[in-house]
Amino acid sequence: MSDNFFNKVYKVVEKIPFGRVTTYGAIAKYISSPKASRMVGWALNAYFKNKGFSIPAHRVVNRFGILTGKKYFEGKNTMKELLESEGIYVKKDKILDFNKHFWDPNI
DNA sequence: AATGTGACACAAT
DNA sequence: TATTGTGCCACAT
Repeated sequence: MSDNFFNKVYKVVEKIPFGRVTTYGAIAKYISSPKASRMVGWALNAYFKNKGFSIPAHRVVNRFGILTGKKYFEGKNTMKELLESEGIYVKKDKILDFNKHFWDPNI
């Protein structure tokens, strides 16, 4: 299978444990392209179109714990609701105790 | 091949 | 962590 950038992103996101979150930057770094954080978001968007909610993209936020991608989650459940259902509380599009929920792909 | 683009990150302010 | 500006990379067209 491919070593595509997108594919790597896909695989990492898939591994994010329940109730945990990570950042675009962390993922980018993990796949050896620390500066390609923007692409991570784009990759998710691309897969999103093809596979819908098949990956927990709601567990990926920017490095401040802000739900920058919530606009792409418009549906029955907002990104916020999905996260709160996992015990991650969100206030004004920002994750509370973000570093407590942060998950590093290297682990 | 060149240009546009984006769910970011970082430094400076 | 607000805002603004710049850098950055890989994909789509």
